[in-house]
Amino acid sequence: MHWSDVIAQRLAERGDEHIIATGITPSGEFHIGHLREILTGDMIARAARKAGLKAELVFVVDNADPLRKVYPFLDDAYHEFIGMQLGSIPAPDEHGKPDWARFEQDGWNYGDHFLLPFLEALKQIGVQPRLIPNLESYQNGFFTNSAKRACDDPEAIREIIERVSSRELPETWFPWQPLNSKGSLDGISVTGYEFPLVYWKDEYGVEGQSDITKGEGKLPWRLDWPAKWGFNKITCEPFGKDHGAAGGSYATGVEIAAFFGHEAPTPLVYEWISLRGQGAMSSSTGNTVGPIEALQLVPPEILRLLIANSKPNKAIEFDTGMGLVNLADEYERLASRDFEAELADDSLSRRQRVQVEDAKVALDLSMVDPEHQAQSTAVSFRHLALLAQTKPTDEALMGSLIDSGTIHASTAALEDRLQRMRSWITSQHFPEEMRISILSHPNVESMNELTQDQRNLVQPLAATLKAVDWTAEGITSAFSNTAKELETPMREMYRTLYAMFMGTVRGPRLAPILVNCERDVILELADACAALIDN
RNA sequence: GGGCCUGUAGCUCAGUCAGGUAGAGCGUCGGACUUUUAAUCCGAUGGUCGCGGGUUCGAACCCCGUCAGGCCCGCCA
Repeated sequence: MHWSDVIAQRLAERGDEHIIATGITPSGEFHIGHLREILTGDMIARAARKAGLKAELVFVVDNADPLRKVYPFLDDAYHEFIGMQLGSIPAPDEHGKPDWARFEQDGWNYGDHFLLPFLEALKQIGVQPRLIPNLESYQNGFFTNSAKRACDDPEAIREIIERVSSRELPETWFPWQPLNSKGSLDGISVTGYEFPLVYWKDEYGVEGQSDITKGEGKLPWRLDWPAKWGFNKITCEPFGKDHGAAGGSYATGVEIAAFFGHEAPTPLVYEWISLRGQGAMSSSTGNTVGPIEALQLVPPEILRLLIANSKPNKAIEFDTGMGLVNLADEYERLASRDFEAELADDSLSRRQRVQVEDAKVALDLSMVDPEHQAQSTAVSFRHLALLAQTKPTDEALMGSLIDSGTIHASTAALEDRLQRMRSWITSQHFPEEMRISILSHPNVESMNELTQDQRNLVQPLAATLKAVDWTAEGITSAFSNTAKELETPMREMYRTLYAMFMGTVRGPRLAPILVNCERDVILELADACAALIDN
């Protein structure tokens, strides 16, 4: 059974209506790693609906969390905002400086700044969750009940956290973090409490009070999380392995939620995504690939497949090079399979059957629109990558595909893919081994590897090339006529051509590529190769 | 110190929950298509299932131990 269906089954045992939560702190650029959180949630919701349950996906925006430090992409001016809540400080402008104008005019804040592009990407990917901005939840008093219970009995909370996480809390610990005289959550000590007010003194010696019903502060993370499970009625939540470890915030959350008077959501712990060869993704170090950036390279279905096809507890190494090619081709293969026919085969073993079923579910989950059936574009990514490099215009490329009988007519899906392919090819992510490059100087090593028969082709070919029209047909005729004259098989001719022009043993069809190159440059290269043979 | 995850073919991983003769894709090699879109099609190659014990008629799978890698027990998806 597919992992999403396993969770759906668990949810079915729990009840008929579900709210599946995801939550992210908008402290910096969103990246592919965050996509796993939200896509995992989305796929659980779809699986639950498939199982006949009512399911809604929500996205808790943790904009009540404080700015922890001045990240590399921020101006030093952000020093004054450390400890302040992301939803109440100005967003950085293009230079990383606080954009006061927009903040004061229309309340454009730090959290919004990073959230919006992510939501845009999510839309393209087919995920449109209900947003729950956490800061507003505090300000609207939704946290009041839980905050009151915690503040009324801090020792009970302390006991749970210390026992479950086996860490000691400082004497001064209090289950509410008030905002200080400068609006920061840092460097403050609680001096007293009488509902709804928490009394405090900050590091500047200023004293004040914080009303827990109005969001003049927040619950520490380990309480904040279980509290919002309650008033948001969360029944299921996928979260990263960092929260899932024994003694982690989910473990304490389960008991704290019970203390608050509600049940913890059904958990699903997922592994992190790292960038191939560069370790974990992190917004703060800038080691990221953003969802928008990824969408410029591949269609959304393929990003969805990455998540759908990996079990949550499996670490994913995101590879924007060959890994992406393989992933995309995997998608094409899946899309062209006939699962109904495969499943109708009675001779399948239990394992084989499971494999086919899971592949089908993974493909279904990859659809941006859950109502749509996957359709194969009939052209593999690998193949398209070649064509896109050899055909300068889309018309030429489609024409060539139609001529070869690969497709009957151009489709929107294919054109969309081609557009992304072209942007991928020009990006830094495109793998070198896929890049077609014509040599500028002869590759001596390759030339030396040629057999005598092959070497004999070089000079006649260089001469013939000069005489033909510089068209694909003309160049092709130069190849075949030269081979015919010397009574050499075409196979040998191609081997020679690739050595001369690309320094390789094999390659893509050469004539269409050469015709797009400068005639004189190619002739010069051919002559240089011929000169090499001479010596 | 305590805990979690991972370890299966050259590579990426299924298969472990319900024990029953080791799977897929990619790669590699060979063949076909006889002017090749590194295309497509066909075939072959390939694994002491990290290691050692135990349970069992039977273990990649269950149990115990052990090694290696990653991670968590402030914050982080």
